[in-house]
Amino acid sequence: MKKLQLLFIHSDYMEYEAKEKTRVAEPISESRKKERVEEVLVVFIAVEREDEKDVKYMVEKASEEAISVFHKVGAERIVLYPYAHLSSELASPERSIEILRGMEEDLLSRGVEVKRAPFGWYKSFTLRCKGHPLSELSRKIKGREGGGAEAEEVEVEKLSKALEAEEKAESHFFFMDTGGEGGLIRTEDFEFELDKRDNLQKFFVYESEKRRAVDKVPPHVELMKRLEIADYEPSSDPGNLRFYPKGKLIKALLEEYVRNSVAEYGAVEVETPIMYSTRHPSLKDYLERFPARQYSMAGKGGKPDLFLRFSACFGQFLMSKDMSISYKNLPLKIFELASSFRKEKRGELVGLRRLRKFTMPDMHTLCKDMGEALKEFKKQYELCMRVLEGIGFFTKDYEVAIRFTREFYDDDANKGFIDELVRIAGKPVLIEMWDQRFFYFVLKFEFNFVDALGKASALSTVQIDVENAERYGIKYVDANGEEKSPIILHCSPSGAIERCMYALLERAYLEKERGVLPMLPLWLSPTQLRIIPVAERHLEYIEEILPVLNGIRTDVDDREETVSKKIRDAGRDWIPYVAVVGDKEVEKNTLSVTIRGESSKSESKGEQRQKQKVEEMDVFELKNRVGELIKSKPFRELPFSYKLSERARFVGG
RNA sequence: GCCUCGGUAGCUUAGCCUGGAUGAGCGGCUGAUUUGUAAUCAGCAGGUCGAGGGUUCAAAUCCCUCCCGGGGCUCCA
Repeated sequence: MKKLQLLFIHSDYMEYEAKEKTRVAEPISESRKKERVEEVLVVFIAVEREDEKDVKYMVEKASEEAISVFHKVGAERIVLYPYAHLSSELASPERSIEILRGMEEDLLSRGVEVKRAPFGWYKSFTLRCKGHPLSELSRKIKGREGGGAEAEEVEVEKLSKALEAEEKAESHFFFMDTGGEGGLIRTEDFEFELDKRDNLQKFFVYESEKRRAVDKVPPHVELMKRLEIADYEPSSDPGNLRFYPKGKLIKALLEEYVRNSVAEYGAVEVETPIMYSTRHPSLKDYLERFPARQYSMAGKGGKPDLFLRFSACFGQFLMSKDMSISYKNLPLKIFELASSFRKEKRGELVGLRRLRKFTMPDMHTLCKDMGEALKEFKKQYELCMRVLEGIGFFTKDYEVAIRFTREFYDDDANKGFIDELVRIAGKPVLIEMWDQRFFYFVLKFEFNFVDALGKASALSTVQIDVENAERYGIKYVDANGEEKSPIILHCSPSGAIERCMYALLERAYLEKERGVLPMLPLWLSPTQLRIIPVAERHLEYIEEILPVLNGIRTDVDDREETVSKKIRDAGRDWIPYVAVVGDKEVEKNTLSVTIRGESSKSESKGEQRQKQKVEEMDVFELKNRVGELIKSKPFRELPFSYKLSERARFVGG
């Protein structure tokens, strides 16, 4: 089978000059010996081994690849540069020249300006690489097995693409289902549920790339502004948002909820610094592996000296290293609600989904050995499910990914463990298996939310870390008095708080598309109950019943507007309970309560109205009903005046 | 970071292609209306047209640079 090695360098310019012939030199005219080409995509090429039948195919594929990179980086011309050093198994010179010439012709015929450096000459060259992230790329083109029939071409092409992707990632995707025996199901053998939107499929597509282009602002971005939750802050670094009172309230409630959940689970809460010295030896190691994403601050002499943490790992590891820990203390769980900073690339930032400053619940668990680590892993897997459920996400709302190294899965004892995780999920799961361990972990899972645009992002995650205890010198003393390195679990039970908010908003949008009235979970709704007086004279009655509703975020629309207008505004604010008070209610000592969660929306061209579920009840009944639904969740008072007339707007429209 | 699309009043936007005094709706303010389940009526105020530079007699409009946002690529400890 023939292969083609390609190395692309997007350059400001390239100059080359043919100096001396080798044995295999192609004859060339004097004018082709020396060239200078500007704004160029340089394609270094080595053709490997030999298969005469496949020349045409190889030329075509290689040209396609070159064209695709050419357009992607926006180069103006192409230089084809034979570069034998890319391979140790070169094809014959004849075949190589044939392919190079073929590519030259092919590219010319597609209207690209092409120069081909002479084959078989010793050449001098200079080029200046542009140095943007895509300016250096390499590709391998594989020939068809045996150079077979044309009919197979499509199939083969797909396969070679898949192979290529795998080679790059050095990992393999599978699915696993709940049906007992389970085992790994190859992705091509797996049947997605055909009904409804299959998020697992979307998630897999997202993970294995091939995304469709969407030219739409993500729904949650508009919602976060319109609902006065959060907004961009142009005067800060991108990805550092401002949160309005409603957003701050929701965020604070979520934080409190997650904090309570891990405390109940047995974690101790700590607080560690948000910035660290780049000179610390353990941190240095880490940083060198991931240099690009730090917010760093200049120290003496203008050199970066401090960096902002991108997770709570450092602080907690450094703390753990100084502790004295007995095996009796294990598993030891340390938790922090950590403001974290990652200088993500500009183009990766979106609304509340991906930020440069975000709030990460981060729990680390020190375990005495792998057995204990696995036991904890499973418990935390279940903890994560419970926490998400409390926030309002059920298994139908997220997709489970379990990832591990081949080595981990080769151990038969671990196979059953993975099966058990799938069984707990109760639905098919995406599996990724790495050929080697590239990071510090051998096993991790995430719960991924798939949004309205088909993009997936991780909420909860747990990872088993086999590397950092040693790196940071974290030790415990075992029953024999010997010092040992623990295994560390990293767990974020909910994922970033902002990301939970993003997911809640995106989900509400998706629900709306399905004809359901969008809303936030009751305990997170900034206003849980709005009371609307029909006329000013009803305000007195409202003031009388208000104290009963203590413990429920209740506000009163005392503005001089029509009842219709107030109802509409309450709807636009997604308020779960809206109570109207007029003469009738005052007389009967009741409230007419519209319950959003039980009302329905009617789509279509303005003709039909939504069906509102209105119930008449007295204030105690209402109080009990709402109170019952929120009693197990954190509560905060309204973050502004209960009278709408006194409230300032944070955003217009 | 690269490619690409966009930025006009607090918000949503018309005008831009084809250069010739920024127009509207919502919101705000004032007045009238005291209202029964998805927008009451009228009036008023509100704009260095993202910033800077250039072309032109003349720039929101054409060109360049930068900033901010969306999408794609890439990446995600």
